[in-house]
Amino acid sequence: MSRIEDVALAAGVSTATVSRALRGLPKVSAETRQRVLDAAAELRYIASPTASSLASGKTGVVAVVVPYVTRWYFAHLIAGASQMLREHGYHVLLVDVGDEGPGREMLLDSRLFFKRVDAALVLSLRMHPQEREMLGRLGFPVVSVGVPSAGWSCVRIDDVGAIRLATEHLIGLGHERIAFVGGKPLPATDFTTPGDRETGFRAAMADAGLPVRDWQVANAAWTPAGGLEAGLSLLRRRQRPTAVVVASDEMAIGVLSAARELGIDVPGELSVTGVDDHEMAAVHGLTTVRQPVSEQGRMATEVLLRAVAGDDEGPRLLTVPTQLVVRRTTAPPTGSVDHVQ
Amino acid sequence: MSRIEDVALAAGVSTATVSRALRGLPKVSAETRQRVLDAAAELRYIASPTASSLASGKTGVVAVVVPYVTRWYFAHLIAGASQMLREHGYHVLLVDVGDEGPGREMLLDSRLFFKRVDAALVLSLRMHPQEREMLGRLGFPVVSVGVPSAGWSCVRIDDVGAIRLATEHLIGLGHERIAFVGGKPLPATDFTTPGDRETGFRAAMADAGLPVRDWQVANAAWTPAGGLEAGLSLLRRRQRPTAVVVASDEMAIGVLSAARELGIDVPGELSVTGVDDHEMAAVHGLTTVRQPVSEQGRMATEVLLRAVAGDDEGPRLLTVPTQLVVRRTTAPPTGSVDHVQ
DNA sequence: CTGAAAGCGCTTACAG
DNA sequence: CTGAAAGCGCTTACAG
Repeated sequence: MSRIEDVALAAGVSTATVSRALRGLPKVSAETRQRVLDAAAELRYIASPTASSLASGKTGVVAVVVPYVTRWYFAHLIAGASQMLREHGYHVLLVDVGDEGPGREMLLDSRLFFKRVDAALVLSLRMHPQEREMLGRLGFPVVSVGVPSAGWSCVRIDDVGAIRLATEHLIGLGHERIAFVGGKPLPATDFTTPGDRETGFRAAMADAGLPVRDWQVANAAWTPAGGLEAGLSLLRRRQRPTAVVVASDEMAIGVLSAARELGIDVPGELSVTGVDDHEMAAVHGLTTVRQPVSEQGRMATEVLLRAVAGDDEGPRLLTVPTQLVVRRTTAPPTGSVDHVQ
Repeated sequence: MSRIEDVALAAGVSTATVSRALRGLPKVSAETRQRVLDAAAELRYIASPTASSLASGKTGVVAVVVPYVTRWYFAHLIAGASQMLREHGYHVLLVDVGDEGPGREMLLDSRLFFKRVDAALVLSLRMHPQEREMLGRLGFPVVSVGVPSAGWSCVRIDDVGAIRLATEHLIGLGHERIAFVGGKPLPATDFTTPGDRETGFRAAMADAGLPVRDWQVANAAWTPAGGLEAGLSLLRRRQRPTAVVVASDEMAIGVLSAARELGIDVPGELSVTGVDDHEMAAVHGLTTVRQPVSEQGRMATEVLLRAVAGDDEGPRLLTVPTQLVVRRTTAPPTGSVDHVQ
């Protein structure tokens, strides 16, 4: 391949001028710039990114750090972020730390990042305090999604409010014996979401003056199978709930399967809600609370790129709105009188 | 941060020796190596990757090129590949080309790769001939998954055989009026899979002497919603099929929803099969043909890394086996006599 | 507006 | 086994 010197020779200028002309820097005459552009095109010149990084200290790469890539939420965050990064000419270094269980060691090593990226996006990842400190010491901008972290901007939804929306919808329909299926968090992910969603449920119930007994709150693995299991045990009770608020669509679909397995009609005998608006939700007619996920990835990237550009606005906490999507898994409880709000 | 010279000074050796010692090269005395290691640890030295790449020509980065990151198949391929790459000390440059529609322009630009990666993994991506040629000219190893491409190794399943497994299972149960829901391929992805799966269906039917009329083969968007739509129109026919072979689990779940919506009992009145063994399949009791996806990502990575290491074994075509998983959506057709194979 | 030259921080023949 | 020195291919003050 041709080097910058070949282009300089061909255009009859110095390598410094080639460098300036090609990067669109000012203070190059239009005529010279054109000569350089022509020569570069002719020679199919591409600047060596490792050489320019070494010289400039900029890499044009952003790290996207995730605990999982296969889960719906993370895949959509990655998609949103990588799309936006690409539009801005950045490359994506995918750091898939994987799930090493609760007693995991330091997964983030500074040599994953050192002089390799200009910034990092941390997607709903639980970090050790040392990992956080290590990332901070690296000296580049960091923005997180899902988990606020001191000193960094964060984009997320209001988890408490999202579940409130679903719970209030059911209360509005006249339900009183409402159960909640929440999650044990996945290892290595944000641990505030499951707790916040339970909090939202309890708060909405309390506001409506409805009691919440222990049996009404179930914990499941954050998967369809987890929802199925929790659903079965909840729905096999003698006095089963008339509605179940589930903390994610994937778990909610598990609860729907449990109802089907037990011959319980939805929404005739049972109402179910989820959170996310997963593509499977529509097909199941699931009433849910939609959160814009790839959008959150894009927003976090925008904030990050502004920080990279030096427009530092200080750490910000951006909460994106969620929205109740009523479909066919919710209805007034059986035998209920029309309920006027 | 400290540079290699600082380490050299501290250890009382030359930078060349530091470089050799730290990379575990031979011809360094044990004693010298230890002195260097100690000094490097003391100074928390990390070699600048851009500097070593410039000097050595190796980047330690592998490009993972995908058309989508949010779809099940791709997310699992990425997970398998990134995990294996990480284990081998490689970094992952995620190139998410996105869906630009059928008339898409060149999405792969050589400046995405030039001097930036040591190799590339191309995951089930339809490429323009020029893109293929461009990748070839870059001169590093390439391995693909899903779509064989002249000159490169490829890892995939036998799509024809996978659908045969499902179809023969249904034929073995006594079904004769079997429909097939296949896919319009997603833009920018492998276009052989949908066709191959239809071929497998037709071949199994032909082998059993069963006719396939036009109405028995439906094309749908490769999504749950697509399966729902195709399922509705298929199951609303006066003479509806007793079984449906669906080309993917996500579409099959859509077909199950269609049956539920029309009040058709599965498997009493209708059998349904999928392909993949998506995590949603188990929860729906879906009989399916399992393909190991992250495994394919890992295998492709292994082949790629051997090529990077110079152990070139020439282009190979690796076909990984699939497996029928019988669950609760398949049964003999209504009114059928016990069928002896 | 343009160029000469130093410098980014490593690796790698080459010589000993 | 070890070192001096060239070289990887750019960018960036600095000078003009």
